[in-house]
Amino acid sequence: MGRIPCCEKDNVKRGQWTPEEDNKLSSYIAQHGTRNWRLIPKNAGLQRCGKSCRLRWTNYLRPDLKHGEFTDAEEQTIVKLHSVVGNRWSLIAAQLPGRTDNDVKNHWNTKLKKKLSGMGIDPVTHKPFSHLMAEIATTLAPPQVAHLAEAALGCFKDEMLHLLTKKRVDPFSGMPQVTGNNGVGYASVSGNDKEETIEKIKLGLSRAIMQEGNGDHHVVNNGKSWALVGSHGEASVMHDVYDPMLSGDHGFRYDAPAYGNDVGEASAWSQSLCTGSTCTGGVGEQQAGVIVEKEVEVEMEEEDGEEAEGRKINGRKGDEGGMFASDCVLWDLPDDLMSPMV
DNA sequence: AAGAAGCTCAACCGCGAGAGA
DNA sequence: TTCTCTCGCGGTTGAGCTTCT
Repeated sequence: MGRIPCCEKDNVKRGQWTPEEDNKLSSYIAQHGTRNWRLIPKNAGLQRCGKSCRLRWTNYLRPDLKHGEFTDAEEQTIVKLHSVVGNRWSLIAAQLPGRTDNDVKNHWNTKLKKKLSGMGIDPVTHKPFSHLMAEIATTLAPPQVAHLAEAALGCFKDEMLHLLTKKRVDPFSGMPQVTGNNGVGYASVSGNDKEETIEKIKLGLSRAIMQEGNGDHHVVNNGKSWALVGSHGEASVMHDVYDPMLSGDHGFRYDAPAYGNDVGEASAWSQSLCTGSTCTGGVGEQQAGVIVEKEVEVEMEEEDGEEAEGRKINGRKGDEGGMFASDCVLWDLPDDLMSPMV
């Protein structure tokens, strides 16, 4: 015996809700509450499935919902929680008053995922792409590493090209192109430039893999030395990342949840402009966005003091960190949610 | 100016958990 | 203990809108 449908499909209206339907549902719920969703459409005079009514109410009609843009703080919360609990949207939404799981999920899928990818961070694991590559590369013989880079390029090329060609920045200088009318033009990447871009991506990826695979955690970015903190992705922190396309007028900064920065801390998600060469310069040299300044190491050392003590209290001292914020003390989450998951 | 491509978000679908008979 | 039913969740879809070519 199969599962019975939640309602008869025949007399049930589907698709967009009309204002009249919204009114009927809202006024019925205002009077009777949301006790039995199966009965609500019948009693409210709606030709809708109960499930559809519930969805409309919870995602749109509820009076306590926010409908505007997500704020930086909300985005930051989403990213941090996502790194801990994964795609458990209802859990994440519960931390954001007025937001629904659907809102959060849509925002993640349409905006945040791309932002993180654009910063060279894998939105699934919250690790820099090059760390992932490096982890794989450590299991390979050197000749295979080059093939890995090639394969990785196959995966990321389209997205990278997309970002580069649509970012409205010159992919190589990192500066917005100035045109006559509005001051900011669009980088047009010709066929040759595209090929050149691909070559740079290849080169950069190969270098990143080689260097990390060799345990060399310093990379050179346009003459500036960057330090990768740790070797297991525990510090997938980007500092001074600015991308005018991805973040609008704001610097978009990714602070790894593993650090447990307070939400209100000024550093996180705050405006942090940087020079073009540092941020959006040649992708090859940028190591696919893996940019962690040495100051991070200092922060980590300092953190060993008071804050580390705080972690001990939470019984999380000694966790290896990894990609998940096992030592994050920000969120009052149940223990089962704090365990690493992919 | 028009068609194509990309993007957003409301809505749908199927499944699993949990309550209650 | 088993079965039925409801609810809630996460993944997916597609209409409508915007941007690009």
